[in-house]
Amino acid sequence: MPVAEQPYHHGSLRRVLLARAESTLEKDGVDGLSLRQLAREAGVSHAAPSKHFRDRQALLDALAESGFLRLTAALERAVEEAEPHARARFAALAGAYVSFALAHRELLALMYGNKHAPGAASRVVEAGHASMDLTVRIVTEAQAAGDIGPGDASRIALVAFATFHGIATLAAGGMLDGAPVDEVVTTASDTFWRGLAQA
Amino acid sequence: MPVAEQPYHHGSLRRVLLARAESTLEKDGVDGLSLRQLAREAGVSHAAPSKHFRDRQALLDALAESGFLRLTAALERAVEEAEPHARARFAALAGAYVSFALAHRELLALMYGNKHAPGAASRVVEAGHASMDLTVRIVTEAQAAGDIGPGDASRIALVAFATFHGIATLAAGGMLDGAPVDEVVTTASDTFWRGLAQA
DNA sequence: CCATCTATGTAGTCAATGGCAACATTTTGC
DNA sequence: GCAAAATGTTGCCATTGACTACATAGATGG
Repeated sequence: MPVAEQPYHHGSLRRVLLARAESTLEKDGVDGLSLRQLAREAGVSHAAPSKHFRDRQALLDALAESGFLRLTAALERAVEEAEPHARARFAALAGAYVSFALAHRELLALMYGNKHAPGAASRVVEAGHASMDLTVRIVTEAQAAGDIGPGDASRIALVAFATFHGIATLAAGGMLDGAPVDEVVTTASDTFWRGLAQA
Repeated sequence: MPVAEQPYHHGSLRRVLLARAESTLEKDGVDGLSLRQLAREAGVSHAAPSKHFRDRQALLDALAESGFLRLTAALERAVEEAEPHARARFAALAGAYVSFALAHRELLALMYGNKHAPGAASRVVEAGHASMDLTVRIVTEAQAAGDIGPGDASRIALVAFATFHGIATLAAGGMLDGAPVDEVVTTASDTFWRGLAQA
């Protein structure tokens, strides 16, 4: 009797499912994601995924949460690599956000899609806040340095964050009407910052 | 023999399907939309909808297009009812956009979801441009009146539009962290306008 | 006025899917 | 060691979108 070619237990099914799911998501969209297809690709039975994800939505929620974690990481990296001025960091943040969004369009739609399961919703929202907190930090620093006027930092950051997100969404939907994304981002960043500086 | 209770031809199936689809969409989300269920509700056979919509995606595309048309109408109404100053109109536009978005969350996601069929995509994008054109008009008027500085009006309008959309998305996703939507919209509108005035 | 062509609707079928239940095999922890 | 929990499998079912063949109504034009 040869050794079992496939051990009864996969060993890292959850991880593999999430990974394949993410690549399929970007390739075929959220509608192209099938638990059974993922199971086939992972070489397990069609019901195996249910041991790791209560249902399809739970998988999507997990993807969304992971997406926010990675977005936060990407934003942090961009900020660290930028010139150490609030203004430059702010622009870097905007660029990184839009860049991430365009590289993970479907994932982003999932992250902001307000159809998470009751329990998962809070986890996803919380993960999203982590991304936002980074923006708050930069705004606070800019205020401390006197680069921009006073005002509720979290409110300001929220609006900035929303602006980045809006541009990313429009860009992803091909509604930029031919305008280069970078230029739009720059326009937004410049205008907004001017408005803040004068507050 | 009594008269046919149900005439063989429905008479306005397409219209009814779209209407029911829209209400179901907001109630159960896009995943809760089933062609067969719609057919049942309309009292026709399960294959009848296919005579009006090539496939499920075609129905979603039609909904998205109709959504942009109605969004445009809502924005136009808001602008007309606002005080006849560019500043007030701009704020009214922002408010109306977010208001529409919150009242039609699922529809909005559909409108900006970049998974329209090849043929329908252009129609949807075109419908979206109509909404944006309104913003361009207001920006142009403001520039003519000297309220804000010069600059590519369509670029500026694009950024403004994106900002409104971003706030709406965050609000719909419950990521406003308790901040009242109106206040966030006001902050955005004020800051952005200040930035423009100083350009 | 009627023949026919087209639009619209019906019935039947198929494969894929998500979800559930019953059962099997490891792994863990006491 | 052994019981219990985790993890995986098989079988099943209802629903769904899509397709084909067919039925009926309405429009068009000779």
